[in-house]
Amino acid sequence: MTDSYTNNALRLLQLADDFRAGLSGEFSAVHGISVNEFFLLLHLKRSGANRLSRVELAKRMHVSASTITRMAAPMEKIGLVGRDVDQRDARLVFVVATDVGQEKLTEALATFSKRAEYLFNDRLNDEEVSQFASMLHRLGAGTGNTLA
Amino acid sequence: MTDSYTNNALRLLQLADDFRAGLSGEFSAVHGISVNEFFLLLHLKRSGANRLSRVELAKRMHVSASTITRMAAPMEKIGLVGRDVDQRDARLVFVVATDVGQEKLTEALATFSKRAEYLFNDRLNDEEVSQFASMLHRLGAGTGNTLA
DNA sequence: GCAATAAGCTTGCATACGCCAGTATATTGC
DNA sequence: GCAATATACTGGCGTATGCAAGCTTATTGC
Repeated sequence: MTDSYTNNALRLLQLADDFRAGLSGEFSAVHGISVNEFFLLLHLKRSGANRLSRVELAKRMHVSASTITRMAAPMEKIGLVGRDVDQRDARLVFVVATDVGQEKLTEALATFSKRAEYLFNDRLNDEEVSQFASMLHRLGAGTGNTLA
Repeated sequence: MTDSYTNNALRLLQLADDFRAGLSGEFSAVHGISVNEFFLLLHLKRSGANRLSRVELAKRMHVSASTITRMAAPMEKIGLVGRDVDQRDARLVFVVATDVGQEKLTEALATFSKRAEYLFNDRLNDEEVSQFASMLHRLGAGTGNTLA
């Protein structure tokens, strides 16, 4: 039945929207950052060296390079990230997570996990959670996921 | 393991973003509408009478009422939707799908379904698709889904 | 070496959205 | 009935974002 696919896709989009909306409210109220700022910090952490060039960050976050430029500016101002120019290639400007930024990410990640737990716990049993992870993994194959 | 929840939530958000991004490109190129305009038309169709008041539409789409006002204006201009004032309550202004709008929705829905099929087919078998639907259904319980 | 091309970044402009104030209409309390 | 309150909608303002143009720095072809 083709409609199963369609309905699954519709539910997927709605579920993600709802989760993101809840997250957005709590992040801005409790941590003073936006969901996208959280993802920026998370991408930095998952990069290994806690730093990424702006274009690389843009690709991983599925936003334009100008958005990274504009997101980084206020985050630099409040000390969450720093700026680091490559010695070999002067065109590259890295966004680097500061200690404050890493601490902020840790706090925000706790909020994220709490909400994730609230979402899955009591709705899916352990085996289903594992199956769900497997399915999401396969569905996301080829999209270059660098976060999970 | 708490991280399973967290990873599932991260993958969920990324997958939805990717799907929406692909949809956005094809919708604007092929059908000349945005993803949100598609959802607006879909909500009208799923309402039963092909019409909804602006605040009801805002609630279902998780956007503000002013966004509906601003989305509806250009859609009226190109004939996708009409405007209908309630006789009992002059405050209510319904957004009504025109024939052209319904036809546009049908075309866009075909694109949506094609992409949904492309996403799920070959990645999940029939039983998994059904399990996935069941899980999404439970995960979305209580969020007032009016689409799928 | 130097011209041509490419890549990374930034900025101006246009669009989309939320919040909040303002307006119009309904409902409620008395 | 009328004042007070509530609801539906709209518009101004600020913010976030993409696109395209421009600037700077690398690389490539010769």
